[in-house]
Amino acid sequence: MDLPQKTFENLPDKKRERVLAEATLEFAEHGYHQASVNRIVERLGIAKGSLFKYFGNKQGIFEYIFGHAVNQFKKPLKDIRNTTSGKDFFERIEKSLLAGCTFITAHPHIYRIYLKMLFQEDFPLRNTFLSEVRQASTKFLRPLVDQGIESGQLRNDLDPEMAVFHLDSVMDRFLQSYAVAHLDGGIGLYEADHEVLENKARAVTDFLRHGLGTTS
Amino acid sequence: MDLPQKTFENLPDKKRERVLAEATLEFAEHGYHQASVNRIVERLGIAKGSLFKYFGNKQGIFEYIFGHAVNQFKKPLKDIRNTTSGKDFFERIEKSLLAGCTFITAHPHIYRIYLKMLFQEDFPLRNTFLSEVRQASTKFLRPLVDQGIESGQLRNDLDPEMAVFHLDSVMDRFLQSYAVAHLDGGIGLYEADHEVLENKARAVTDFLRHGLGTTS
DNA sequence: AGATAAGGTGACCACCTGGTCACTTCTATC
DNA sequence: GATAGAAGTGACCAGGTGGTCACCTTATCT
Repeated sequence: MDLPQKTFENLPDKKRERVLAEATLEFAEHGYHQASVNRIVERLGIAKGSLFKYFGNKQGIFEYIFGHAVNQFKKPLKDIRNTTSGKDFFERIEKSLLAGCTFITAHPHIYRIYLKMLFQEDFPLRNTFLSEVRQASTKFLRPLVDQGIESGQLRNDLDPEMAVFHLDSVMDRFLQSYAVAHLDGGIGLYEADHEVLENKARAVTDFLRHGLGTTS
Repeated sequence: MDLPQKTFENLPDKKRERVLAEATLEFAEHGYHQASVNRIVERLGIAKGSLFKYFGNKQGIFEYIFGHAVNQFKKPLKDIRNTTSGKDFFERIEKSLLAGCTFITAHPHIYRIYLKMLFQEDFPLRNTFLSEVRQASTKFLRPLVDQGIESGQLRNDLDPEMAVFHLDSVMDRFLQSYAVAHLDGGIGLYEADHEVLENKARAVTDFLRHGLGTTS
């Protein structure tokens, strides 16, 4: 067969999933360049030639894994927006935070690769992928902010773009703290269980609601 | 000479600085493992053996560069705390943001290495360095928050740890947006000039002051 | 001028990398 | 059971890696 992709698609489901899982893990642990095809095939117990028949080359493996990752990440956002439509703005933010944590728990390796990609310039697909993800994030938040202003829950003198930036900063860091040590500044988010996460998500949204100052 | 460090210290200032500059750039561009000793010596026009005489091994190069980096980063924070003592809380935050930008402009490569280190687990010194930096950051913010509450500028029902987390999130992201594309969510922070930075720093602190909501 | 020691060199090493391809093995169809 | 074609294999390749070390060059001191 000429198309390398086809061979892989024909594989039995179980094997196909095992290959993807092992490859994803390797990229999650080592990033792109430091990831080793030799290690992947060794762990899988298959020959190196097979993997290259499936995906053509190393970049092909990576692109196959990340081809569908963006959509996996976009869908929960859409669900949140639809199911919480009309609800309180800060409640929607809170729900979004918890949805993010759920995604990370379900796809921890994908999230690790994404984080590595953030500051490592030589990842394949980096520009297209990052701009897509960032755009999805702001495209999700912007309508929430606009609706929040309309309904009178947010100050009507807000700069919406600045509000999106602010929300994005805090929410991203919340998720990073859940997934990576060192970043939670001692508030105990790292690998916290569901109950703790709910409390912290509530506390964070309260800060957003009230601000820090007494002069408002 | 037995001590490899000594040889390097004896070098003429100009050469020593050139070696450090070139090595720092290499690590900033490629991270630790992907950085190439061959490329460094090639750019410097010296023999590989020389570099190994100076630093012993690759990790030695990296550790020499980062040995003093922490202090370079801590000093501006101390200066800010001392020179703005007694001033308005949000003004101090604003000044800190701009000081961060100044540091990044002065040491762009160090900051790039730090960002890469955040999510790449196999950096040498990562644990010690990261915990030191994060601790410095919270140790800087905590007294500011405490004093802000005491002086009545911050709500007295604040959870100080949560406040520090919140400030840290927004400030970190502000600096990342200044240094890395993709992250500023369209508010134009990336490589912005001084005037723009001042405006944005003001806007961000205003958000912190007032919060987002109308119910306060 | 000769001696001593430091600095500087680059061919060489073992090891690992992504990638290839002639070959074997399996499996389904007739 | 023969045949066709897909799936699987692993020795092999060129190129890059961090690291070594016997040798050479330069500077300093008596």
